[in-house]
Amino acid sequence: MALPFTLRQLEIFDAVVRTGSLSAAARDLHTAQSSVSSAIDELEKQVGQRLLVRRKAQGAWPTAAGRQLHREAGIVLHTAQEAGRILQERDGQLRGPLTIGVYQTLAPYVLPLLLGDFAAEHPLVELSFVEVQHAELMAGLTSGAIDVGFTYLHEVPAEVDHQPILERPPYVLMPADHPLADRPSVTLADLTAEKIILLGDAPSKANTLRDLATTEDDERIAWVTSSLPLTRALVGKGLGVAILVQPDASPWTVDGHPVVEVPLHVQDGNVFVHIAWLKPQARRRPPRRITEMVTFAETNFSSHIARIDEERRLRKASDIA
Amino acid sequence: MALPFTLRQLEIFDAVVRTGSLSAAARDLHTAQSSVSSAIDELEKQVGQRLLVRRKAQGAWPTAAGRQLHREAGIVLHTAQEAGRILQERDGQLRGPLTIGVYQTLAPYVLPLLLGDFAAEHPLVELSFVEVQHAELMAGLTSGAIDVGFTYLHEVPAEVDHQPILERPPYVLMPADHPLADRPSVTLADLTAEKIILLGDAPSKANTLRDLATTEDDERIAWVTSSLPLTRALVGKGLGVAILVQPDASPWTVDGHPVVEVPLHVQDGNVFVHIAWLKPQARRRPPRRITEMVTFAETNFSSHIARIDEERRLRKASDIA
DNA sequence: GTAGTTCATCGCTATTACCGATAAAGGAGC
DNA sequence: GCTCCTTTATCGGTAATAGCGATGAACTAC
Repeated sequence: MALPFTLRQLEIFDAVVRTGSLSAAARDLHTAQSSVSSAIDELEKQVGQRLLVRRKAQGAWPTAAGRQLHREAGIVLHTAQEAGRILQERDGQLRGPLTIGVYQTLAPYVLPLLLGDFAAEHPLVELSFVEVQHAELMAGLTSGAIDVGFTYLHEVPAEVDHQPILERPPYVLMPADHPLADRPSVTLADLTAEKIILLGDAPSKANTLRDLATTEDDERIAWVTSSLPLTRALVGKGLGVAILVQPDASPWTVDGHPVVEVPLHVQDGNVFVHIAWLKPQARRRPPRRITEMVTFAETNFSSHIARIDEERRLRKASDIA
Repeated sequence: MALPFTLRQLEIFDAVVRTGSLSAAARDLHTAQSSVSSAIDELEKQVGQRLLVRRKAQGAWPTAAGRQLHREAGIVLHTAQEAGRILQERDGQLRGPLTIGVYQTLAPYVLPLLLGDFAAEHPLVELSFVEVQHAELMAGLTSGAIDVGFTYLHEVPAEVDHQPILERPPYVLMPADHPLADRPSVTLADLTAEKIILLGDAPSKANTLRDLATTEDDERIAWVTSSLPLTRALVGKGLGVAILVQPDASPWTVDGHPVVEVPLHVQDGNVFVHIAWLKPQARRRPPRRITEMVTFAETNFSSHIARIDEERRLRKASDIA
């Protein structure tokens, strides 16, 4: 029943394992090296096991028992910190770290909103983000390395919860002087003679091929790209058309050619952007800053994207005028 | 970053909330009441909030903030204790509490094995058990109140893992002097004229009705019972036959009538006993004593049941001799 | 060898945890 | 009102602990 260590000891032990030496841990914790040394002595005495191999001039590294304790200590410290935060949050201010994982091509649409408006609303939440592939995102969520993720919906493991926050219709991007550019919309039949620029990233590629009801072998596919600006640039140059869902506020490519987005009518062609987070687990619900970000995204993301659409519409109008 | 409390403070705070008074907590922790008082003072000072309403002669109860901290504190203490245990377990001896949830009618087949043989192998594991309905079991597993469960397979929520540990063929229990008693096996067709004693507990009832390809309205059903001994007694008295899967080592009913088990041949009639436990979660795998019990049950349960079958076979043989 | 690490140890101080004893507050019963 | 009981609060004192700075010892790299 008696607990064989104090939180402070775990904190110090964790710092030593992280930094690889007692001295570095002392610097990290803004404390004296001698305190670290004696704290480790005391911890090893209390648990009755050697936890660290300490070598002068070489630092320190954990024994097998030490590695085991380090894993557990991380969990204990994490929950303790979370408990402390929850008490502080009673003033209404959310706080604590929150890591966003975002699918690469989605990042420029998602992050400005979150790092700007969400952060302004919750200034004490320490935001960070990583750009990831879908599989990394799911792995990060389940391991706890990522708190909330944004991606197109693919396979999602059972322990991850998700919500659609945006439904996007596909469109055909073509040069402004293309014969189809004035049409209010096009169908698959209109594209049989067109060269295709394929944005080759995993979900985009899958979506495009599904919309075209074809495969990668299709001889219409002129080029395969892996970024939106390049895709748009190739289209602007007249090398083909692209099937996309990503909004873009500009009617020009980055290298200055005018392009036009014409809606593509196709069965079940809409694509869903989802927000994903770790399901509540036994005795552990997600911190409030996570659920808060989920509802924030649910309520704001779609209008945020609508604004981008509107910006493009205005630019196009002014272009014509 | 600085942790606003010590493990000891959380331990004391938890005891106060659990017991409802500082004095009772002091007794519970084998410490002085004054220590408890000052520990709470210090804790409240450090987190900057009143956590307890303390009234002389009335004990103490948590404020809203206190209730919140108590929930979190429970988790922190739980993980800390688990961490301590893992270090101790490096001597090879598993230890710590383990609560078994077992479906009622399964209990006499499961618990003797676990409380006897498993406990003997792991003397430092503190076993306890509860007899539950299927739904309670699933709720207990997901909340963490139950560590491993034994039940017939029904609906299982996504966060619960399970494994079949026993497959049982159904049999017809009939009085020893029944005309069918000498048959090596019977089929549904043989039972069209028989009165049925229905063991009415949820999974048993469902199994029996499925085997008979009928419903509760079937007019062959003479009596509905809710325990195995009673079911056997009514069969022994000649009031009907029963379709069962539960093994019983005795060829007699508790009130002394001889009964016979005759295998029932029916498509997909076998019933599965499952062991269930909470799936590994982010940053948290189940303690080793739990996985150990799972493998113990997987390897031993079916032979344990086979022994019961064998006992009955021997008794029957000696009866004839 | 020398310089630069790193961990270990010592003496010291301030803080903390804890104890026992006693006081103070409030409820229950008369 | 009064007494009895339970509860929390407070006080003085002691032992344990955390932390510091300074110094020494071990080892690497050059």
